[in-house]
Amino acid sequence: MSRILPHPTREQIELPGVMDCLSDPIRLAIVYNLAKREKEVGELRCGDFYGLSGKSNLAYHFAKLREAGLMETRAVGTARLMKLRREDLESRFPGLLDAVLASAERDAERLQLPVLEFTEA
Amino acid sequence: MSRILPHPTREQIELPGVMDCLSDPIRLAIVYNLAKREKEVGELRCGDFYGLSGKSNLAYHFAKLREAGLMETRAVGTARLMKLRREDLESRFPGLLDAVLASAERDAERLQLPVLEFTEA
DNA sequence: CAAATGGTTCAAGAAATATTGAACATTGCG
DNA sequence: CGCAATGTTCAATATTTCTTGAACCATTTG
Repeated sequence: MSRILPHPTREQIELPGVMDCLSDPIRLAIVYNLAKREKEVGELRCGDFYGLSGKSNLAYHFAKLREAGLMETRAVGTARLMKLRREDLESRFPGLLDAVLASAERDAERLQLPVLEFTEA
Repeated sequence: MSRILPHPTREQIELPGVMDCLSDPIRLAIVYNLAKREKEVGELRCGDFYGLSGKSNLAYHFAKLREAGLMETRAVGTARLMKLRREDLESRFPGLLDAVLASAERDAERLQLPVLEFTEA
């Protein structure tokens, strides 16, 4: 399971791909939770998101997020640790992620954005 | 042709709908051009966008943009004049539209964002 | 080595979106 | 009124995206 997971370089990150990722409720919830726990834990594992959907469906969304350049995934043992590519996103699209996250936070209830519980690493 | 075109109120504008609109190349091009000519002409007509796609396809995208709250459409004679709902968007999602437009401008070539020619009102 | 853990991949089906062309509606004009 | 101009709507199709479950793979653990 340690096949190389393809990540775009910073320069390869495209606006439409990012916007598309953030327009899907499940992916927005993933990014939202990733951002929310960013300072504390930094990275999260796939299993932390099982509240959102089934395993294989999540794998699909993770791949989209990774391929669009929103997050970075690294394999550690049997797990995968994921984190937001904040700096890359900020560099390519200044202010965009923050604006989206702030709006998401404000509308969290309305958007039914779940705040997940995370296992301690 | 003057049936009432439904517009959401400011409060009804939802983040996913807006993001989804901006993730489509045609709709992004529409918004981009709308923003670009905003100061000069303010409003644009459907026909100004015929370079992007066919009439009926554009009508479909216009409806999406309108229903998502990105633009306002008013009927004037046989034409429709459209403009960005800048203030409403800024109020609901501060900084979002500007961040998207700035990134789109920077990547205009790469995204092949066409700058259309507009008929004088 | 065998089994458990944590995820990915694949194929299939469901559902949502986008695109097209033809028909229709409204307004403006001679 | 009759016709042109400007868009919309509808139905059909094409395309894309999402979702699910089963099979699979790699890593750790006993």
